[in-house]
Amino acid sequence: MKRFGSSESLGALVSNFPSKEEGKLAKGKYGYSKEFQAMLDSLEQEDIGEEMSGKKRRLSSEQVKALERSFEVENKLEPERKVKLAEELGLQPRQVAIWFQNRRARWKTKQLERDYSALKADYDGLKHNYDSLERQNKALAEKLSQLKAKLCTEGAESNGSAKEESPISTCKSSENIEVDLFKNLKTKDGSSDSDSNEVLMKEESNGNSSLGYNNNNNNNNSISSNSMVNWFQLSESRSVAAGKGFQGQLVRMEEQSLFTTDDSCNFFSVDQAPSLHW
DNA sequence: TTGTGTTTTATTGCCTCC
DNA sequence: GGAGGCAATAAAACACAA
Repeated sequence: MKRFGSSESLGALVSNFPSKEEGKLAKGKYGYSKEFQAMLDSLEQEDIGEEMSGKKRRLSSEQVKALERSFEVENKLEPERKVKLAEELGLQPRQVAIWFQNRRARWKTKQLERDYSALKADYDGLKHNYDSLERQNKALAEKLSQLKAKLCTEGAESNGSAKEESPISTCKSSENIEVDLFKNLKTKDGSSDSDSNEVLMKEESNGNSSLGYNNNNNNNNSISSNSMVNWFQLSESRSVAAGKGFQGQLVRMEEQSLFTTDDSCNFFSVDQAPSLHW
């Protein structure tokens, strides 16, 4: 344990210089006149050697400057350097050590503040980007739902007006859009279109063909009399099936665009080719 | 002038290293 | 076990608004 007796503390007090700041005071700390306060201070200085005043004295600006310079060179204090500095500045080695100790603590605090500021700046930048992407995401989702609704109404209209034109023909046209979507995704990924169609056909033949829905793009006349509601349900289930086939791309899209899971599912359930470039 | 917040000097207790 | 470092804290010195 390092402990310091009263003699060392007393020596530290004796060795202190009156600071510049002290000299600046127009009036003393007790409200006396300048001259009287100076006299009290000088008496206090003299009395230090006789009794423990218990008062702290700040280092002079010159002492602080010298200590700062030394700290700049090396923030740790070797015993030889400590003694040398103490002799040069008229301080006790213990005072020099304490000053370095406190200075290191202040430096550490400042460093933490700097680190915090840097991290906060990083966070703010990332958050800004995230918010921007989220806004884009919402706008696109809204646009897609509008297009979806539009397709539905268009299909209903064609069902009522033109009997020759089967409802499924409208479905097919929207299906083509959907296929374009998959093509685009596949092309973006570098694989062939036939692959996407293969997956698509497989999924559809497993699940949806039993419902009488033929997904062959070239032979789109085989469906008999499904209502538009059924068509829409089929379209939805087909999209889910297609979503399975493109799960890898879905994950990549999520990674790139910060899509939520729901948004991503919505994305694959609409009949429009993607035009997204994040 | 005074109350209050901040800075600086110093102490204490604990820990690690040799 | 002593020396030295660090965190927490006390207390004096200082700054400043009301």
